[in-house]
Amino acid sequence: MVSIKDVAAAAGVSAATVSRVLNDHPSVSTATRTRVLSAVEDLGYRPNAVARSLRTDQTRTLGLVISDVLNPYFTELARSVEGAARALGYSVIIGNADEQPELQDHHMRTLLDRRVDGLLISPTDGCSSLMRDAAQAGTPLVFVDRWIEGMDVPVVRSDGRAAVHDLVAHLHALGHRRLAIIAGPAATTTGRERIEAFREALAAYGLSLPDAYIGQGDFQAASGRRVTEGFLGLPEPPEVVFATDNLMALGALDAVRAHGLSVPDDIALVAFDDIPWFVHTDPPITAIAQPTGELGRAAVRALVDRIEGRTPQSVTLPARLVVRRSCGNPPATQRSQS
Amino acid sequence: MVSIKDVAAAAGVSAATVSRVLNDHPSVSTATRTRVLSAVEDLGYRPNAVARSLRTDQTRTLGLVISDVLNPYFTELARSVEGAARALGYSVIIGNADEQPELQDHHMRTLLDRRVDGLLISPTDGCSSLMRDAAQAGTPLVFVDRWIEGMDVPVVRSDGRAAVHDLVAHLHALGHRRLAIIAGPAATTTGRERIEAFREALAAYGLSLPDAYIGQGDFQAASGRRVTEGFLGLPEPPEVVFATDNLMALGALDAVRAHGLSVPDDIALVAFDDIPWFVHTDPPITAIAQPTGELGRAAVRALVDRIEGRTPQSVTLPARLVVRRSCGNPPATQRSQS
DNA sequence: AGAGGCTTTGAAATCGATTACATCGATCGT
DNA sequence: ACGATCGATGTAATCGATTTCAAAGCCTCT
Repeated sequence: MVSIKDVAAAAGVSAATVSRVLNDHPSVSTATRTRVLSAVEDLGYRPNAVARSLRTDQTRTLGLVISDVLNPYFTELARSVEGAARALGYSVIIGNADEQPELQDHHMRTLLDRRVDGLLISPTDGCSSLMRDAAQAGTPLVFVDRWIEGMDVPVVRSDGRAAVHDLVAHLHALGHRRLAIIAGPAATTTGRERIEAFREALAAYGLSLPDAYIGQGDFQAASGRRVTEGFLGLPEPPEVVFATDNLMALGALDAVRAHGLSVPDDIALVAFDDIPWFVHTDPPITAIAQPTGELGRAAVRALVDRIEGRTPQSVTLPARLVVRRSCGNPPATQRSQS
Repeated sequence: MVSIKDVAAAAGVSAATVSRVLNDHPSVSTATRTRVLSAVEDLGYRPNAVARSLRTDQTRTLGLVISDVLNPYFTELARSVEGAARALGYSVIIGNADEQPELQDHHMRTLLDRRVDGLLISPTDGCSSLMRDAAQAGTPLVFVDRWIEGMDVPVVRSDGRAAVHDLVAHLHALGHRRLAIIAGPAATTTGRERIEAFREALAAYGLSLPDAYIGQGDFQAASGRRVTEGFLGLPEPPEVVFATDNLMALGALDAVRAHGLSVPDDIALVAFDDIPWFVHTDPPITAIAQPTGELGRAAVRALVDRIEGRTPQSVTLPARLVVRRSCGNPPATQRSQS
């Protein structure tokens, strides 16, 4: 591999001068600059980012730790994060935690060992000591989508409260009264928040949320199936199932199919997180859509602000209800463009 | 940040000894070893991977350059690659090329600058000089899914020929005779291979593939929609559309819907690449499934073999037809477990 | 002409690890 | 008892960049 010394030798200057040329340092004569540049060209020299990082103590790399890449919501988030980071001259290393705290810790450790400049995290659980240590140690951290309460770390997320209210209004208007929820892990903020918002919204319509209608899921498809099967086995099954993420909605759909029932005639289905596929399922699924791309961009902006010494802001963006056909035929005025 | 010197000082030994303990060098006395280890523990020391990489000239990192993360096929591939790499003590940095050669080059350059130990690539186009240079320079390279002909680089892929024959047999048995294809970019090997296999299989049944029934797509949903609209506008539209990847199948489904037609009654649809969502679309979609997970694992195995000085093998695994309902009701014997 | 200032360049230290080589005791074999 | 050997450890070089400091060369001004 050709190093800075080779370039220096080829151009008849010192390594220091080559470095200056490469970093656009002003005090290099035009003559030397062109000589160095052509040596760089000739030798096909590329600076060794490892060596550079060691010296400058910055890697221009961001770590992104998400809970499940196979979840299209996170895939899209990852993509927008990468794009935004690239635009600012940063690379992104993604760590997939698969909803397992140990895996999450593994990735955090690896990323920290690699001295990423900052970390974007969507925590799988409520309390990782590693995360506290990192924050303590001054590592730039930003939470995205989910967060950990009590930590002084900026949070970039979307608030689903209003959309959940809209959702319940929509369901109520369609005549549904027995509404059930497949909740996410209570250890996650999104898990807790969504069920609370749902309960509040139901209360506003004088409806209650009996324990039998609360299923505990883990944001994975299998749990959606299991919980829904439980619902269908009830003496009085719910009229609507609200899956608090898209994978559990998929599982719910499976379960309904397996019972030979149909959506929305026998049971209605709604999901949190909208994804392109929901348009093509049978039937198209009503969902609460987050501004995923904007979330990713805002998160990168906040993290890079923190890294570069500015003061990062927490950001909360609204989610919105996208009405399709999985809860019964909506009145024409409510129909979304989907 | 605490460095090896701090640990050395705390344990009352030299940095060399600390390094030896950390790397399980045999000639360290048990006493010193425990002393060092407890200093490491006390100070919460973690070796700086950047410094280590500079010295040892290895990063224990693999680069994965794929053409589109939003494509569930590649997402799954990426996931299995990461898992397999982790099991062997490697990390993975993913570069998403979004089917753009320039972006692909950007990521290759970044990964090379970071001195990844090897690169797993699914090339977007047929000829990147960067790639040739890298191969020339001795960078361990392995192609996965797609490859570039004429380069002496191991290829890990799945052969769809047999499955495409099965597919045509299936369609023929259902009485379909006018079969159209949405092809992928001719610059990609998978793009070319799939259309060739299709043409051959048709020939085996005495069917031809008229130009009007060949649509040029780019592996993205929008192109699937556009091409399908073209097919539907034909004086004699095809009875079957074969989309050579899952995103174009989605686009095709959109187009069919937009025309107020239904699958499979008005037109049948098949996709290359099976994904979980195909079970839940309306109707469930018949597809050719690649052994994606195994592909990722084999690719990592090949690359790590190459990196660690063993001789890597090219691997070709068979794809298989998964029959669902999007081509009409199959005879009971052919029905898959889906 | 000489002092001072500016531009351009190079020498050398540094980042945090690994590792070849040297060193120092202690043990062993004869 | 003495040289050889071995085990444990330290010293210093090294990886490839960046950056501080010093110095050289050249102007300019008085």
